[in-house]
Amino acid sequence: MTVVTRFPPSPTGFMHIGNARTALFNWLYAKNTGGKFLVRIEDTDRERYSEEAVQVILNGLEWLELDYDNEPESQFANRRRHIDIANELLAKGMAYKCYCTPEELDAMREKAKAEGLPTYYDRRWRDKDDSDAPAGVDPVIRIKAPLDGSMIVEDEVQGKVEVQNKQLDDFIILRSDGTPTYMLAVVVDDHDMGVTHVIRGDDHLNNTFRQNVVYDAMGWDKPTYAHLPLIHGPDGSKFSKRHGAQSVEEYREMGYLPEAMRNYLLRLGWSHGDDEIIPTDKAVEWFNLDHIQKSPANFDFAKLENLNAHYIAEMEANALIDSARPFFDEELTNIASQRMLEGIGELKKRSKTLLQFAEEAAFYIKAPDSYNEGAQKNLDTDGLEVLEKIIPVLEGLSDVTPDSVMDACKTLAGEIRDGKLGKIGMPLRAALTGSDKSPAIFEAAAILGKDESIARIQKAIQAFK
RNA sequence: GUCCCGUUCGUCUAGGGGUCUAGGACACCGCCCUUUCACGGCGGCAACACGGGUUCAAAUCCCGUACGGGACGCCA
Repeated sequence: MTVVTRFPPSPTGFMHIGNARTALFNWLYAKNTGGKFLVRIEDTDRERYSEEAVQVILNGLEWLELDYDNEPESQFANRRRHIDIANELLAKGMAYKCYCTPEELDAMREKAKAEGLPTYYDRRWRDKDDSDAPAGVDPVIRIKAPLDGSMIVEDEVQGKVEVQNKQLDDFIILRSDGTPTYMLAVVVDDHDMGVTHVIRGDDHLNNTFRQNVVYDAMGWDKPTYAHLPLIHGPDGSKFSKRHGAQSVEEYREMGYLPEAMRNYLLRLGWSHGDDEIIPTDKAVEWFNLDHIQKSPANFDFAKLENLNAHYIAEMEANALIDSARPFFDEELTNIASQRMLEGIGELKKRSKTLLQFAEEAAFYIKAPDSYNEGAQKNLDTDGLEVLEKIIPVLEGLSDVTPDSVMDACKTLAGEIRDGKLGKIGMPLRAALTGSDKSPAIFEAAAILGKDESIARIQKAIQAFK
């Protein structure tokens, strides 16, 4: 049997990080088993629907590089089929029309609450005849859930879960306006799409029992279920806006790599022994449903950052510079990217995100037009004196390499600063980069070249003398 | 309120009755390296929620308590 998994997002306008992980797990499971990964947009709520919202989700999947094996299906487009099933159930006597008004329902809800009942609907129309129908009321269709006994779900993550049937109500499968509800639509679509494994958030665990009522009524085979615990914020409470970035879009904008994202999300709730760095090919090879944690995981930005730094360091130089392109304030010139390429080793070590990479590399694009506080301190009279003396030293260099620049500066340090290289390096750093923190400065000077370096030194002298 | 699920270092986790004085990773702290900030190397701190069982033996099995989370829509 070929495994078929699916990712069924509702178009809310953004892709939650938790949804991204669910998508990843489904994708991995499909890849691991040589199965298919399908996407279905749960767009039956027409009031909230928008084309852009769908696109956001698809873009999220694309960015995460989770490819799917179908044209994304629209649940709304399948509504005729859902309605047919509802009518079939009605004809078979496994569902019935309920003519309750919203007011009646409210009253039942109040009553049930007061009595501490598990469900509110009292099934008053379950056995009534259609001829009792009040005029002018459009009925909903409710499914007949079992009245007693219990139901067991063998969940791949949660294990055996049993629920008493009296906890279940005769839920609505077709609304009074004739549209199908989610509870019906998922089941019909999953069945029609041949979904074999439903891997989703455990906020759906309770729904599983309701959905199984539909499977049973239709006599369909149920899929294998795996309910993943939810992702919480760093403080252990539900991941919300105040915890920071919630959507994959935001992580992309902060300069995280899709590969790092995948690795992080995978390890959040799943493990493979002591392995931490799990590139995608390994993830596909190793992934299974056996090592999923049952308790919710707290999101940890520091660990994500650490993983991101790792994948940045591993990235091929040209690809890295190209990925960082959107993060530069300035247009990335050829000469600038050439310089970055030369200095890539230093740049990589210093960047946890693409955004940071762009900041670290910015001085390769153009001379500083401002100097930070630390830089200013190094451009005092002592510093300026050093700069004045560096110019002829640089000019005298026939071969400008990191080593030759450093050797020359060492010599200069011996002559005027008791051999303290820092006294030479720091003012140079300030002049070249506008900061007191930067990649190795003698290498940077060599990469910038003799003319550019001297020009920047002169500029700094002008600015501070 | 009813039902369902969970609980190992600050965080993600390893662990399937003895090999656990509980391992790894991130974070944190210290030392080394060093022209800055980083990188790196080495070392350190730090956990089985609590209470009862079962057993020769329990982080591992059972029960209860506490605390967290989830579900109870003509939303998905």
